[in-house]
Amino acid sequence: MDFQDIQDKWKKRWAEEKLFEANPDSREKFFLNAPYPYVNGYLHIGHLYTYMRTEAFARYKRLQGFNVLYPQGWHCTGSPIEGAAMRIREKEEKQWEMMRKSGFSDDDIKKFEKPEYWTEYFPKVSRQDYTDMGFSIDWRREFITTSLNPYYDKFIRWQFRKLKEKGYVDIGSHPVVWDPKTNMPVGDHDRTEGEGETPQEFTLIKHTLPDQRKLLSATLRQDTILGITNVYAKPGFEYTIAKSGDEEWILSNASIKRLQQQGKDLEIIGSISGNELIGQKVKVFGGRRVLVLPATFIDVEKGTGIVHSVPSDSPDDLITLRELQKDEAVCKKYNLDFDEVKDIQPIPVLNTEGLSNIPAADLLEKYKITSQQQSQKLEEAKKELYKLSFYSSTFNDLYKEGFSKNLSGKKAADFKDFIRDELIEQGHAALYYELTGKVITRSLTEAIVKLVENQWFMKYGDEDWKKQVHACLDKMKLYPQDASREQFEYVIDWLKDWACTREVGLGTQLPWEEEWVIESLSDSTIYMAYYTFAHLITDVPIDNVNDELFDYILLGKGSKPDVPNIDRMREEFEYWYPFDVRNSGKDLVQNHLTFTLFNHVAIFPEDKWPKGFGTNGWITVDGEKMSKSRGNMIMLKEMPTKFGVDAARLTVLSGGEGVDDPNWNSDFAQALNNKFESLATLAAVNYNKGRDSREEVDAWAESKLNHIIQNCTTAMEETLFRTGSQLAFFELTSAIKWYLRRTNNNPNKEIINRMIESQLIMMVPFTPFLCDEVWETLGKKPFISTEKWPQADESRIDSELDQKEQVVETVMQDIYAVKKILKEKEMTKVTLFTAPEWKYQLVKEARKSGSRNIGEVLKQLSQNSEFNEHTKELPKLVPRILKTGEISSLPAKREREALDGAIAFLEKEFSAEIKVIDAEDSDHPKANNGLPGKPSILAE
RNA sequence: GCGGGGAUGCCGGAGUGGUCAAACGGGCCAGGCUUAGGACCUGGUAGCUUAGCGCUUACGUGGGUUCGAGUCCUACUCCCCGCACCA
Repeated sequence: MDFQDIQDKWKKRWAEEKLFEANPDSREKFFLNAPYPYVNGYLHIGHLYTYMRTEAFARYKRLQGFNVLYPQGWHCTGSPIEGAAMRIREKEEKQWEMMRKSGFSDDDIKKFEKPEYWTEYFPKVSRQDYTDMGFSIDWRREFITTSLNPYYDKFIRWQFRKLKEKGYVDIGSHPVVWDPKTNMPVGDHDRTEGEGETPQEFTLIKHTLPDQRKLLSATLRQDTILGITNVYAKPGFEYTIAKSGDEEWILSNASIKRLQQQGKDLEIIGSISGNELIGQKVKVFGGRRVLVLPATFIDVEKGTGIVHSVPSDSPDDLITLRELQKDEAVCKKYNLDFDEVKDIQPIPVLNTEGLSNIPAADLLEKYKITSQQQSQKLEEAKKELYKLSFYSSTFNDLYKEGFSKNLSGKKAADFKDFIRDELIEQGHAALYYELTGKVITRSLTEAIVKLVENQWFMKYGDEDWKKQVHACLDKMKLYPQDASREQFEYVIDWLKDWACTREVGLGTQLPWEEEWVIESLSDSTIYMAYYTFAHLITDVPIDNVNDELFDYILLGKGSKPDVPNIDRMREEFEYWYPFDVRNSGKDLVQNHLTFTLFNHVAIFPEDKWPKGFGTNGWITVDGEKMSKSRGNMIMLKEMPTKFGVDAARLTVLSGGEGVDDPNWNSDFAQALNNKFESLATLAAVNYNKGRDSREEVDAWAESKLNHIIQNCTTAMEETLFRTGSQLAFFELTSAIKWYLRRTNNNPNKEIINRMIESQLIMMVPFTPFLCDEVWETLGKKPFISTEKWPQADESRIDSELDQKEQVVETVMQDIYAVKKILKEKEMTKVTLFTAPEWKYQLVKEARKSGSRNIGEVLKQLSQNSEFNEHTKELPKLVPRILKTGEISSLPAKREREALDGAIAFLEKEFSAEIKVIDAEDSDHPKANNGLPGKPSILAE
């Protein structure tokens, strides 16, 4: 069997017959899809798993009789392609090296200088990959995103106008990590250093000097603002004075720069030494005047270089203050009144559960901190306190006044934002952002925080919207088996407003402000609807493609536009939508899949809301995490020659199921092709062979087959493809083999045919090429894809038959063991003991009680004098007996008779004497061994 | 840190209170069939031992519930995904 030939042959014939082109008809439809891949490289094994799940499900549903729509598009929206193209233009070594590694010549690479080339090249090769892998996609509906596709572009514009009309798009400002060189936001993947670092929002608090200039401190804990007892400045450090409006601010030069980058209008007008500030009194929020004290611990690279001190709720502040209050020399050095410093007392502001009203003091004691040098312990104490306050702290009576609301008794965490906003409004504070750590971009510049003004948002934080999304999720089916429901519920609640526009990148312009481009995740939320008419809309002159058209097709609104295909487009949408399943990796639950729900709920009526999502884990390759650096990425284009398509498909789906990470096992893939061959042989040799009469084992074979079909169907319905393939391939194969062995290769013709046919059909989702080929060899009419999934006849399933068959197998094994004894040990007398009488009695008793509660049964039985001496064995025996039921009557005499021939043969062959007797008839100690159904063997 | 999902033999993985030394595969070992085999068939693959039985340990770690725990409870350790404006 040449798998290469088979692949080519069927690929071609499927295409010729347009087997997977789906059109509306009278059948029930099933629409499934997967996120379009971003086309900045070749598809690899990671894609294969996610898409294979969709593909296998599509094939399964087709066999189930559904009219299946499975389309595929390509994602070009966003900045990675543009960024990569730019790096190629700039001859960046890393980028060129990557392209060379992908197998491009230097001349080829040059073509990738243009972003457009990426969107032509990779969709083309990716489509080839999919086709080679045997994917049953309707390619007429293929498309790319962005303005490069004017039809899709108009669709996205329609989508955004709709969202805006409904009030789901809003404008505001937003901090982002920014590369000042390329003038672009820097996502995690665009960094050479500082992954995971984000902008952190601080509140700048103003403290007024007697001369009205302001000292600015940066804080995360504006909720404790009424507890400020003093302010720290760093001795010897030169602060900068800058003009902000009509105020003069004193802070570090570095922080001024950052504020300017964040759009703050600041003009530097001078400088002032820290020593000059120390000893002055500043007016803090609330009107009190407090001292400026010296602190050498201040890191002037962070914050403003000025720190305000809340010793009640900050262990750092408290320990610093305490040490200073003991250090007369330092106070003298800075001309401070030592008594005044000693008089400073923490001001309680928060009530924290389980702690005193000076929580910082409790923490210092708990961690036994006596000096600011114990920085690690301080860090831990700070963290613990922060956590405690976040969950339980409430404001004390000080907070009755000072704000527009009485905050006394309220949870501090709930009103942090409120306080921040009021302080800013009243001119006591300003916003300030700082990165949580250093970030170096791929262009090797240090990133900054930029405050993007007039940023458009999707209002995913909207509570009413969330409610509707929850309602949508409640009705959805999640594959497999609800595995990700918890996560979805959580994400819906957690999601905040999402910036949906960008300054650069490929995509669609925001219809009402064309200087913005719609961000990539935001434009890919309802495009599954576009598949339903993607192949028809291209006949419409582009000028006639407008909002009225989309209103009509997608919402049935307005009068019918006079354009080609209009009725068909409307019909296709109505027929196919909503989609039934969308499958993706588990990483997209947190954004894309949930966005999809939000957008559908916003735009479509309830009967067009998504019906199902599937999610899966991340593939590992031979037990190792897949990564470029490990070099263990297997590209899709290598699959057909390296492993064979069917082997690759089956392997990737056998690796695991559920949200766990599946594993690609190369050895397994290699071993498969031989197995395929023997499957083909097994089918060809045994199809239409055998007898018409019925025998005892036939009932078993039928039961077994129906049982496998039943289980396999259940698994496939839940996208448990690993289980499904296991049953259809391995388990059914071994059942067929056993059946043939038991019938001496003379099976019932009807049954063996049904076994073979069922196996081939159930294997179609996994190995379509093999199946079509063997199907044809059997003289069947192509294509197997148009056949019907086997139906399990439940009336034929009888688990007792299976148990009996198992006993036959056991007895055969015993015979085998006997043979071995005779042959190797040259013994001549063999006795097979079946289980002793009391065990059978025990079965009867146990079953009589009819209880599934083993404890009860045990108690009853152990009271029975008959079983007293066997009490020790009871716990082991009883559950087994209760579960197996009928096994007490075995080994079946009938089955043993069937093996008499074998015994006779052995006796003759080895001149031996073989006896099968009941254990109770023997005094031999070994006769007591063995459970019902499993005789013990004695050889002499 | 927070949310979700995990941890089982040489390996991938079944198993959700009792037929469990662990399905089904892969790998490896032995035997058979063969000119030969990477093909196929049979058996083996925790430890001790046996012709067969049997016994002793085992399911991330430590406690607990139960006649009985991989399976339930509890604490801890480690791994994967996400934590945002990025595909």
